[in-house]
Amino acid sequence: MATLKDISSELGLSVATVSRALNGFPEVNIKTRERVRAVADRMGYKPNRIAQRLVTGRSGMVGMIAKINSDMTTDQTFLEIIAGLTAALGQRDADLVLAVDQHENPVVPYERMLERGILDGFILNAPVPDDPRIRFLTERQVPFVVHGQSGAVEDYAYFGIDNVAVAADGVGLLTDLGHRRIAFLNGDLRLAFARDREAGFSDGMARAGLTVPLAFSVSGPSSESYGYTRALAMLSGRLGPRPTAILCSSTLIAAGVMRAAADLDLKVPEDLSVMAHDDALPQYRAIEFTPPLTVTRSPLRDACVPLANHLIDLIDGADPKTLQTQIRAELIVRASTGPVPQEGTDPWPQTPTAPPPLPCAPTR
Amino acid sequence: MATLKDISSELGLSVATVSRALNGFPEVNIKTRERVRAVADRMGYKPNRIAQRLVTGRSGMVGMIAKINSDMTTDQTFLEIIAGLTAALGQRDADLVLAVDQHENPVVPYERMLERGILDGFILNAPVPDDPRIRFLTERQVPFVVHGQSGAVEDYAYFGIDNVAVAADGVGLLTDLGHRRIAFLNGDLRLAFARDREAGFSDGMARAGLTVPLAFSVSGPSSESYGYTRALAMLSGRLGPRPTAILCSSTLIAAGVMRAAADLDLKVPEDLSVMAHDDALPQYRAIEFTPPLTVTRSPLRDACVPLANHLIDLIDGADPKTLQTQIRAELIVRASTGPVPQEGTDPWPQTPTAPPPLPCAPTR
DNA sequence: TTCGATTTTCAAAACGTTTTAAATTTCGCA
DNA sequence: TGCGAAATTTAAAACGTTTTGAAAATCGAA
Repeated sequence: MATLKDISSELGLSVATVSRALNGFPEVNIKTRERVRAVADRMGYKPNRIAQRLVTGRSGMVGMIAKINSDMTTDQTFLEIIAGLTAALGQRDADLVLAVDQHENPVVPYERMLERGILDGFILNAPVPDDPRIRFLTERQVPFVVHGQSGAVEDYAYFGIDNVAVAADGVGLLTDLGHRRIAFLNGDLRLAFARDREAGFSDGMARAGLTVPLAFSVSGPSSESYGYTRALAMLSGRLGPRPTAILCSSTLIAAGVMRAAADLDLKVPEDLSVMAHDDALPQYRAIEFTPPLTVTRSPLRDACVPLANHLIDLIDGADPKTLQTQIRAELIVRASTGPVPQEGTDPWPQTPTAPPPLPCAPTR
Repeated sequence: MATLKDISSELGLSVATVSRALNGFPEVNIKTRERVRAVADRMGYKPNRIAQRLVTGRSGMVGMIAKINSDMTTDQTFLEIIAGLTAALGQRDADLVLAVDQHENPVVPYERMLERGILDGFILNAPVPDDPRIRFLTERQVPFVVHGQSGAVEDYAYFGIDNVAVAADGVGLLTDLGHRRIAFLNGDLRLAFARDREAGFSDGMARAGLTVPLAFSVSGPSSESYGYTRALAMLSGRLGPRPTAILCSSTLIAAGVMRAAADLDLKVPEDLSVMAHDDALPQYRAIEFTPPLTVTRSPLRDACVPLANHLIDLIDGADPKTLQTQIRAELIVRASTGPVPQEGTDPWPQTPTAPPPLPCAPTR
C-alpha cells in the first residue's frame, strides 16, 4: 500500500503538501496538485482510514442494532433499510457496523457497542413511543438519528413520514367514496408508527362523524397471514355488518385481505375497497396486485439517503433541531378502491366507545 | 477518555510499562501490574481501538455482504447468522461491517468493500458451486471463511454441515421405515447446500434401489407457500401415486407440507411421513409442530462461533487448510415420521431417468 | 533593486497505541 | 563488598494521517 510518504519522497515534496494537494486545499499550487494527483493515481494510493481516524478522532463507522422479535416483522423492511443505508453512508465515507441483540433492556446493546469505542453514532429504527434509547443516547451525547419519531425528548434528529397523515389520508379517500364502515388493520401498537396511524385513523373517522367497533380496528404483525385471518373474521359477518373498506398498514397485510376477499367471493373494489400503506419493498409491488392497490406510498429506500446525511451532519456538529424532517406519503389511487356498494351505506349500528386516543409524536 | 499516558503519569510509570501491564506481558512486576490495573479501572480506561489498529495494521473489522434476491429466501436465516456472528466476533474483539448489494457480478461488492481499506477479512454466506467470490478473495489473498462449502478451490477456510449426509440420513430413516415413494422438496439448486443435498438424496435412494420421478424431486425457495403448493400438487395424485413420505429442506417448507396434508385430510404420520432439515430458527421450532417434526438438526447459531474463530485465526496467520470444519447434523426422530402405510408399499411405477448427478463438495 | 504582500511549501507535533532495544534495578552468591 | 545474571522499567520509534505555525518563494509596485 502506497502512503503519503511514498508519494512525497517520489516527488521531493513534504507529506503536508501532498496531503493538502489530495484533499483539495486551496493554497496548493495547481501545478503541484496535478503532479501529486498523477503520482497518487499511478501508485494506486488510498488513504489509510485508520490513520485518518486516529488523528481526526472519528471512526467513520456508525452503528445500527437490530432487535430480533419473535414475529420477525421487521425483517422484510430491515434488509431494505440496510441496503439503502450502506449505499448512502458509503457516499459520505462511512461504514455500517451491525449488531443484533435481543436483550430485554433496549439500551444495553447500545451501551455495549459504545464501550467498544469505535462508533461515531447510531441509526435507530422502529422507535416506540417515548423510546428509552433516545433518552439514553441524548444523555450520553452520542449522535444518533431516528427513522421515524417518538415523543421521548424534543431535540433529536429524525427522518420519517407523517404517519398520522398516512391513516387520515386513507380514511379521507375512503369516506370521500362514501364508505362508512371502514375497518383498520394496523401494525404493532407497541411501535410509534402504529400509534400515530391509530391516532390518524381515529381523527379521520371522527371528522367524518364515524366510529368503529373495537373488533374492526385491530393491530398485529405486518404479515400476510395476519391480514388473511383478521380479514376473514371481519368479512364473514360474524363480528357484525361487514366493512365495505379495509385500510391496511402494509401491502403484505393487504395481500392477506385480498386473499380473504377472494375466498369469500367478494370482488375488489365492487364489494370491498382495500387500501394500504406501501413501503415500496421490491418483493411486494402494490401495482402488481389484482387489482392494482390504492396506497399511500413512501419508499423505505428513499428514507436512507436523508437518514445517512442527517447522521453524518450531526457527527460533523450540526444542531439536531435543524435535522428533523418529516415528509408526507404520496396518495396513489389505483383500482382497489371504489365507491361504496349500494347495500353498505349504513354506518356500523352500535357505536361502542372507540379506543381511547393514544399518545403520538407531534405532526408536521 | 482516559489514555495510557493519563495512567502512566498518575503512577509515575512509562506508557510502555502500563501497556505491558494491561496486556498481561510476563515481565512486569506483579505489584506494579496490580497498581496499574487498579488505576485503569478507576479511570475507566478503554484502549483506543483506532490507535491499536493503526500500529498493529489490523482494523478489527470483518465484512459480510448480503445479497438481496427477489425471493428473500435468505432473510429468516440471515438475521440469525448476524446475531450469532456479532456476538462471537465480539468475543474476539472484532466487529461486523455489513453491506447489502445486488450487483450482478458477485465479486464487485467485495471489491468495493476492499477498496475502502478497513477490513481484515470476510465471511461468505450462501456459497454457490464453484463460487467466484472464493476464487477472487483467494487470488487477492484476503482472509475469508465460508459458511458451507463450494468446490471452487482447495485451500480455503470453511465451516458447515455435511449436506450430503443431511439428505442421505433423511432418506435412510425413511427407507428403514419401509417408505418407497419418498418425495424431496429441496432448496434453491443454485446454492451449494442444495446441490449437496440433491446428491445425498440421489445416493440414498439409489442405495435403497429406488428412483424418483422428476415431478417428485423439486427445488425452490425455503418458504411455507412453496412447501404448501408443491405438496398439494404431489399429494393430490395428479402427478402420479402420491408419496408416502416427504423430505423437506427446511422446517418452513415442512410447515407448508403439513398444511397441505391437513387440507387433504391426510394424517401425519399415519398417511404421510414428513421430515425436514432444521436450522433451529427460534421462530419455527420443529418440536412445536403438530405432530413434532422429525428432523436432521444443526442450529445455525452454533455455526457462528466457529465461523468467527476460523476467520480471526486466519487473520492471525493460521493456515486455511487447518481451518476446514464439517460437522454432521444430528438426526432427531419425533412423531412426524412413521412406518409406511399399508397401501403405499409400492415404489413409483415408471422409473424415468433420475436427474443427472450434480457436482458437490467433498464429504467429510 | 527593495519592500511588503501574497502564494506556496515545509518541519514538526499530534492522535494513542505497540514494540524494540537499551537502561536500570534487584537479587543471589562469591 | 562486589559481580554477573535476572528481573523490571524506560525512552524512543513506529503506524499514516492531519494540522499548526513558520519559513521560503514569488510577485507587483515603488
